[in-house]
Amino acid sequence: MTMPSASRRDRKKAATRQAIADAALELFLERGYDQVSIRDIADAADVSTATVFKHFSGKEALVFDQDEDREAQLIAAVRERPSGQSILDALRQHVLDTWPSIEAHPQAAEFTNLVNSTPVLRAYAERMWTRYTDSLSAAIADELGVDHDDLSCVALARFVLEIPVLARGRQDRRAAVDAIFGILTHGWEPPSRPPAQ
Amino acid sequence: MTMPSASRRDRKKAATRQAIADAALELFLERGYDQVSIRDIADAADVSTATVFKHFSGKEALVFDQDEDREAQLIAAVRERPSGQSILDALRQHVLDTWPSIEAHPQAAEFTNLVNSTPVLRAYAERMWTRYTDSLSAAIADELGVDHDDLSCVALARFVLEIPVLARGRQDRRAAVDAIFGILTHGWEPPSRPPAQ
DNA sequence: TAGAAAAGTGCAACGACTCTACTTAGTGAC
DNA sequence: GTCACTAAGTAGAGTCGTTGCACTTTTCTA
Repeated sequence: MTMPSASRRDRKKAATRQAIADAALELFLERGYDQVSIRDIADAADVSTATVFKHFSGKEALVFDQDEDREAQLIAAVRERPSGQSILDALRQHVLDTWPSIEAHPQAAEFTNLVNSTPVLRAYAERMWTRYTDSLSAAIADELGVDHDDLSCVALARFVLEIPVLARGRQDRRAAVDAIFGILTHGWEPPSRPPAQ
Repeated sequence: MTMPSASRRDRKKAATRQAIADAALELFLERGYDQVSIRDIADAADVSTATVFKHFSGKEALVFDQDEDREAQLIAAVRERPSGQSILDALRQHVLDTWPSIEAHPQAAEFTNLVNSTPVLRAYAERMWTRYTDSLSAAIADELGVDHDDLSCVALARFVLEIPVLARGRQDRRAAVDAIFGILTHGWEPPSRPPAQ
């Protein structure tokens, strides 16, 4: 999975990072996020606290270790879509193809629970996505040949990036994603009233 | 504006809170958010640091002092809309009537600049709104007689609450709000290409 | 193999925030 | 009035995240 890095130095660096991330996740799942200090993690990984911050930007980042290059994939989905496909369809397809599988790995339940039960982690997770608003909207605007901060592109990007948050916790995530894209495609309409019981 | 509180105790309490908020805002505008410590604020307001935290939940909350009962207004706009008016129209009208005026008071420019130039404040401001997602979507769902966590209601609530963030910094906020409601009403469509220059 | 570069260490420090025990002051009943 | 109750405020110590600094160790490179 992880490619054997070129130099020994890089390998050791990656190993250290991994040791920290592993120790952190284990302790978080065991005791809860707020009950684990950076010192605990550093001790468990047998490094100094300064080293922890050399590898991770902050305590929250220790939890979301593997979430990288999602941004690049997102942009690529827009830029390299099959000719003739609309941007909205390209985004829908990318979301359906990519995002649900993320939660399909082991420990997913515990992990999701950890995030959802820790306010600061929920907040961080939400911001992770919306942080890409600018680059996604720029890509969309580029494809359409309009200005980079075109409001309608920014709004679309933002709304699409809210989807993971909105679809989280739904029994049928696929249907949820479809429903939200339905709003973005055709506009919002009042949901049909369920039969009174 | 502020009603004369019942008891002397309550009046003094409110005065202390106000003194802290005033001192904080003045110092923030003067030096910048990160260059002012809680101790500075406490000293300026002539209280102890512990007192600051008795009145405000954290440093960011010192900046957004007056943002209360916005939630209540929002819910009311949905619940008490004129009969025959759609929920989307009610929300649009409420947003247009209420939100732009907020930035029309003195110091608005400096204040906006303070928030926009301080990442942690930007983040806090964004979360302030989306925090109301649950209550707004519950109100919408109630009006429609569907389940409280109906996905389409949650999504609409969330998207509407993103509007202040999206419209911030636009030259014509009114037009921006209208454009975004257009997306929510009729669906997203590629913006028209501006004439090549 | 010397010496640059990078990873890691230990420690001190700062600021946000909390806790505890204490003082002060307004409140309401007698 | 005064007495007991309660809430506001204080001082100070302590925790924790985070940063900076001077230093050692390891790895890369010429």
